[in-house]
Amino acid sequence: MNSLGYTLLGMIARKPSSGYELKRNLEGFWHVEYSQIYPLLSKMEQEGLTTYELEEQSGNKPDKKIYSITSKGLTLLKEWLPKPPAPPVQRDEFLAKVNTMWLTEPYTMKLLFEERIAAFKKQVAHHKEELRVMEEQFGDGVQDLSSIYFGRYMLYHQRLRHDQEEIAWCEWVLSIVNKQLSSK
Amino acid sequence: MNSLGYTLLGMIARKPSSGYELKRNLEGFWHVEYSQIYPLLSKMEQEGLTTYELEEQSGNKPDKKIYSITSKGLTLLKEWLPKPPAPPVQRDEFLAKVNTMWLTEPYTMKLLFEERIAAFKKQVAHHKEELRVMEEQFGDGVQDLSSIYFGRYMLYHQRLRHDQEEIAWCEWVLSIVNKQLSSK
DNA sequence: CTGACCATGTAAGATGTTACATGATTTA
DNA sequence: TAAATCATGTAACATCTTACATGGTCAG
Repeated sequence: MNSLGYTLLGMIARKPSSGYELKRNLEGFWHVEYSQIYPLLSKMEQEGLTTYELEEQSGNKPDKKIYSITSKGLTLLKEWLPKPPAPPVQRDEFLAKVNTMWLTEPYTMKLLFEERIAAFKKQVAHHKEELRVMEEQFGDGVQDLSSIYFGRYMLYHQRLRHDQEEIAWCEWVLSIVNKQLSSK
Repeated sequence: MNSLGYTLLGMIARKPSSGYELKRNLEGFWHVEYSQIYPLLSKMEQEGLTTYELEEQSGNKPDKKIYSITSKGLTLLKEWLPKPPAPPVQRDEFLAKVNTMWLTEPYTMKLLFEERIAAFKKQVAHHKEELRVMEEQFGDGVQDLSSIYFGRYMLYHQRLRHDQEEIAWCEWVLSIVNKQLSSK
């Protein structure tokens, strides 16, 4: 089993969900495509880590498969938790462009930075919304160590801080660029 | 060509380098293995984007291949720069564990957070060292938009800020955990 | 009336990791 | 004396992305 498998298993453990839902709830902290989720879910089901119930859909949509964790899955998940996590993977094409920015016009880079800021502002809004939803649903309970949503709550705080930091950095770079352009 | 190819090309454009060197200079912002670098470098060379010169090594080390960019490579690189970058990829197993932390002992999570802090402190030191080296080599010039190292300098500032933010977040979570554990 | 949302999935291809091979020199 | 550094590479495997298929409902 790989990290994604455990990640999905962890979300299923908290709340039985469909593949579609899982992807939505991963948004903001783990990027994944459906074509990766669905085969993995069915593999985990075959290995007895989960079971599913079909939920009929209106219209011609395929039935939802609502996966739940089994005791075997839960055991595996608990074994995984204390193990030292793999180092974070980061690949960000924007940073590669920043690294090479001397080859292009300052104006081109300014545009890229501005688009970056806009994209991160959207993410900040998304994270705030996630936090708001959790606060609304669970009240001050989310901030309780014993809450099953405590981890998720902390996680979105992390995303929020990082994305705000990214915006601040972009604005800092832009201010340097602007200062030097105007003093020429 | 993919993002990694352009990333390598950008570094080669600034300074002719070997695969080994490239990996070292990517550290901190783009994780890659040699087994990915070497085939890609030779592919780019075959496509005429780079050329290389052999540099003899002492001992029984294989000769260094010092790659330089060609005008064809430079043209391609300049076309890539203004295009909207692919969204950043992030997959961080630690975050997946945080998300599932309700399934484990607070003590287990405390350990994971403490190890996380230690790992990020090392990275902070690495970034500061990178920044120091650039400042030493180029003086105030690195902070000049016209410097070919300006982008790299900004990049390491970004890494520094993010890693410091991560440490601050971890400490914040730990403080909440400790508060609730002691008040029980 | 165009695109986003809902919902699952397969197939092909691109990308990334791990294991292996070589082996002297330096650092802890 | 064990491990890290230097230096390039191949092979096998795992993971991830893109393109395709289906098709009704809802919002702008």
